[in-house]
Amino acid sequence: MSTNLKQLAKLLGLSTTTVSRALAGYPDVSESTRRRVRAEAKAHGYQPNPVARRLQKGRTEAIGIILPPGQNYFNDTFFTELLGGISETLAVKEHDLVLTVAPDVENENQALCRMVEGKRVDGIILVQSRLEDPRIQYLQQQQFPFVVYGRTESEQPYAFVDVNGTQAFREAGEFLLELGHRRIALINGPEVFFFPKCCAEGYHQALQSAQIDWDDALVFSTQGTSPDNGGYLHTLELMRLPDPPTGLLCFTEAAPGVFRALSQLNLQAGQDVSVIGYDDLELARYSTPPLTTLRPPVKEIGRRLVEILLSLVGGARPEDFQEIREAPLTFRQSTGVGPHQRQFNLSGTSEGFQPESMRNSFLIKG
Amino acid sequence: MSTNLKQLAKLLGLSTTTVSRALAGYPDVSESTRRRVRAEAKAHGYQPNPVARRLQKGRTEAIGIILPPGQNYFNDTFFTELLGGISETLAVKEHDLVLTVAPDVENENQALCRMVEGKRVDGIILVQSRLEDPRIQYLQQQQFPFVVYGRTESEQPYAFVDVNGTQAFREAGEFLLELGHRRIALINGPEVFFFPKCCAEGYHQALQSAQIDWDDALVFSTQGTSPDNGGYLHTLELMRLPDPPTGLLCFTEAAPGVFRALSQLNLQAGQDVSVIGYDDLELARYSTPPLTTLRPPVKEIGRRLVEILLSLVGGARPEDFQEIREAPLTFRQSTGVGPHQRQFNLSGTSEGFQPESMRNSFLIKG
DNA sequence: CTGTGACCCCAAAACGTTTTGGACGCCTCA
DNA sequence: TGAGGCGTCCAAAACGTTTTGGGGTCACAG
Repeated sequence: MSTNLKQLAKLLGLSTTTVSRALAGYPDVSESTRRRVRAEAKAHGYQPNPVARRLQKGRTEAIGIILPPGQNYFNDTFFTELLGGISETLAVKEHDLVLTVAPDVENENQALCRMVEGKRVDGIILVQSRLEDPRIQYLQQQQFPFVVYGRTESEQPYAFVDVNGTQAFREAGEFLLELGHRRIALINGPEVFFFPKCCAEGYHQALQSAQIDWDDALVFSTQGTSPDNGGYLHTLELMRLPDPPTGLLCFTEAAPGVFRALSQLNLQAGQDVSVIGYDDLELARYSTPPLTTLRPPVKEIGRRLVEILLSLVGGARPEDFQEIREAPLTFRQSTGVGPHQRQFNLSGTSEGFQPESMRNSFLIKG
Repeated sequence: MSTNLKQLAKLLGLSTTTVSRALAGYPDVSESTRRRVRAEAKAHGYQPNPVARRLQKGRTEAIGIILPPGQNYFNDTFFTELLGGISETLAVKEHDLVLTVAPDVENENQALCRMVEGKRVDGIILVQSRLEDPRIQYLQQQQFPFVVYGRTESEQPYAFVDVNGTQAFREAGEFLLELGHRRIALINGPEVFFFPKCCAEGYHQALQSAQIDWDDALVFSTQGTSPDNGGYLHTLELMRLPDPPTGLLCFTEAAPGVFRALSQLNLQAGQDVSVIGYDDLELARYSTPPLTTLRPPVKEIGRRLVEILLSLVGGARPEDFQEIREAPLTFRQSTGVGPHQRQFNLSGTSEGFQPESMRNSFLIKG
């Protein structure tokens, strides 16, 4: 239909070689003819056929991503944010993103096979890593380039970008402690995944730093129900305790349920109970009250995943790309002073109290 | 790396032509050699290189989908559900799904151009249609195959699959009326999109059938904030009215906010106020109380979008594919009898009351 | 006058498949 | 015996690009 290289060459009275090399910027074509070629190409809206280029180059110029089936611990904006970072970066590099949804957990390797053994992509981005992840073993054994968003328990030398969940939840916990909270609960994500495990670890570290013992009654995991409903039910349960928590760390997506439970009990988030969430980007900013959250740089991570993966496709070694990002606290109105607060150096902005120890954190306007 | 056609042919002592045609099932190769070829191919795990095939066939064997940037009215499970339907069907047809996230509203056509004029896909699936949609005009003018999930106001002959939002919200409204509710509010989606407009229309029709006038005080749209927070704030506002609603129709994702507001006011969803939502698949099933919802057959729609698009790529006429699906009511516990209920023929299952008029609807267990 | 680069350009091969347009042998029927 | 048909197979072209491996021209130094 539209012009191809041969036609363009004929129109210009040049060989296809020269036209191709002119457009690709090789130095062995004179500046004047290059200009001429560029002009003609633009005039005819010429774009090289990507399929032909791929065949010649022996690359698909595409990378794959496989979405876990059914319910996942992504929320809407988190997910579009990640895909956005990936997509934007790929566009710059003139690559495509091929997406597949795994039909179910048993057959998720089937989707992987199709991409890998069907030679449909040059590399793969894996998300939602589990403690032991068979997908990683498979890709390593196939020697297929891949990068993981998240880590696993086995310390194999594969490339990954992950959020420092341990530090994030430790900081969040310490923040609550500094605010004067002593009874702090955790509503965690499903612990088949690696990330929630880190979060629990960070929570534990924070408690230890204040010589508070781990109390099983204060720790829940949203499993078997939706995060929202898990947040709701566990909060109700927590508040019925003889010695209920005054601080609450909760995982992705659980926050609305937590807020609902608190409302029902006539408790004010930010007053009676301090709540800190994890990501929930849009949700957090617009909730009532706006939610203090740990905010991983999701879009940036998406960008980085692509960069790493393309390096791997180019032959780089996976062990050189193991990166960990911080998820700083963003202070909003769902956190406030607790019963054990001693120092009264509250700076008192509408964005809440910010202890000095929070170096990694920054303030976001409503 | 892995075997290609030429090697396989040499191994078999046959020409590449014959091997290719044997595997493709042409009748001009004997059954015995076909078996031999199949066996050898399987033994070596031969899979034709898709890029080479695409070049020869002149098709990319891929279709594109462009996600609207930033916040959208999809929720997580809705979205994975749709992509799941699309992805599964494409896998069967040996095609790929190329996904792009539009960077922002201004440049969303840029992503479209890249796919269309860059010849990266054979056809495109459009989602989140607006009242007037420039993307549709562009694709029509480019004569590029596409199918839309949703409709627009301009009645051009393009292919689409949409949910009958008018009928759905009319049925939901009539259901509330039959339950004895007279003050019924609507918390609608943003009306730049076409679908919420249909929903408002259906809501209106239901009211008319009971000779109830449209009351502006009872109609809101979640715009400028998150659906969740919109649901929350508007519900608070509604319940402060001198004559507050006892029934509430709400759009995708607003339900958790609605529930939160009700909790805060010590009102029980399903008792004091009846709430009906739209889709919110996982959320609805697991919420407390479980939410009565209108459930569009999302996965099925994804499947159908692919089938239609591939037909169009094959040369079919767009005007032959304009399909509308029903979103039947699924009865759960967030709806109950209202103040004007007269007949007491409640069947009284735990899934709530189901009027006889609801033909399109069905019951889902917990 | 010849050799040596520098500069600009090109024909042909290659990527791995499918499709085109036969070729060959065998059988059947006139 | 020759024509035609059928069943099997294949060589070569094609898809549209990039890469390989030069080739020609001109200026300048030896």
